[in-house]
Amino acid sequence: MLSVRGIRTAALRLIDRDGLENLSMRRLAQELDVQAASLYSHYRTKEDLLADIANEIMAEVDVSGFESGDWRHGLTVWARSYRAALAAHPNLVPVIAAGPGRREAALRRADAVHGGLVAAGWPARHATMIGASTKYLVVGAAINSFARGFDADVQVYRDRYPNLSQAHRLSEHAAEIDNDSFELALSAFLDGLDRTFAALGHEPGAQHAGGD
Amino acid sequence: MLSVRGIRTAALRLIDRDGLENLSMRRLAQELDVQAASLYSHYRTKEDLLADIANEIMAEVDVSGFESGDWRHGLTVWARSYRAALAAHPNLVPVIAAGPGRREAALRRADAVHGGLVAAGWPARHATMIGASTKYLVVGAAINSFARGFDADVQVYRDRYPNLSQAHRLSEHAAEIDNDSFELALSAFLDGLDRTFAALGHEPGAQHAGGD
DNA sequence: CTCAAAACCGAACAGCGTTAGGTAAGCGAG
DNA sequence: CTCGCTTACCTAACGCTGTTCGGTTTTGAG
Repeated sequence: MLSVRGIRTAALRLIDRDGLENLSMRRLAQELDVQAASLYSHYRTKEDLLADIANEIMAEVDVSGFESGDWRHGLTVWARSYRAALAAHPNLVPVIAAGPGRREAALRRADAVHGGLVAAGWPARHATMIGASTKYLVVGAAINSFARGFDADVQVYRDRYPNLSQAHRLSEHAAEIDNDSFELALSAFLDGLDRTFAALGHEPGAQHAGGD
Repeated sequence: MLSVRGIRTAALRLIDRDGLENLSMRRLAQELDVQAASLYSHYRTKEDLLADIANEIMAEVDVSGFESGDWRHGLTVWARSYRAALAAHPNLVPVIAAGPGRREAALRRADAVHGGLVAAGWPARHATMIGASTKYLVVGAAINSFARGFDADVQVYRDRYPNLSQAHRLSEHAAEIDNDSFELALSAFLDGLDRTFAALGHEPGAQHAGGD
């Protein structure tokens, strides 16, 4: 018999294998040896189904790094695991990026991040902005990486964009470049935040261990 | 009579007004007092049309800031005008973000950015990563901002996420928060890059004025 | 065993992107 | 002016989509 979980799993498998645009309710039903209409006994709409899957994936994201009271560590752990979760299902990135809407898991995590930053000594307003900024970085990196920006076809680039003469190589090393770019962006961002944190009157590198 | 330009303009107007998912070839044709099939005399597919519109919008992006030889200035001008171009047509952000593919304008600009960074003294590999990172930030910010992450409905949040008790206010001040978050992220990122630049053996704040 | 609830199916609706084939209008060559 | 060609446009249709309706089958509790 069909189950909410079974539908979710099959849908995710299809998305991973054939891409988001090739997931249709009829194809999904076929995969489950069932008629398309039957799916609507378990999910109200296709959108609901996708949101549920997105929720499931976001549950992997790790916000435990803030428990130490070290905001830099917390942000690093959060950002990396966030990115890893998106990277695990590239075809679903557009769905997840398109908006947390009122997804349960996303909200609970946003709350943890915000709370962690405030506990570490950031003003509430900064905490909001830092949470948003980090998300920008992660989501932007995921989209750009998995929407494959550069074409592997050499001919397209040769002689036309002198500074990009190696552009076709980007595809080969795409994963590596993506990762390094993300890490560069993250560490540069955190370094910059360190300065801001110090300017707010905190010892550079200091952390709030407990309450104050 | 129909023209490529007229179609583009009407399509963009519809997207701005009714959203991306409400643009159909039939509706677009209706707007132009024409039958849907006629559009295919001017554009091979809907995807082609969207790519063309995206191209047009990306043409607004300003990479002239690198001409000064000041990479920080160049990146700032680029990132801000990039974001402004996306913000001008929020409903189109997913299309633009989904991949430069082989869009002419995007490539020419990527070339200018890369060239500008190298001319300013960055190693080629760093230039690639910095270009990518900046794009992450801009695109991530645009997606998150315009896919409206937080719901204005107060009830959804009250009492459930203690650190987000003000979350419904986020919607009200969304534009302001978005902008501040982006500026925070950008300046923190650039501050961090300054450090990296110095660590590469450059005087902090120094620039290459000419070639070397 | 009974009976209500839940799950599933077949058929259909309206809409989608796109194509095939036909008509009508514009236009340069003779 | 007319021929013939090109281009723009139209009607009709194909196969697909998400979703709904009404009816049948399956399931599980009392």
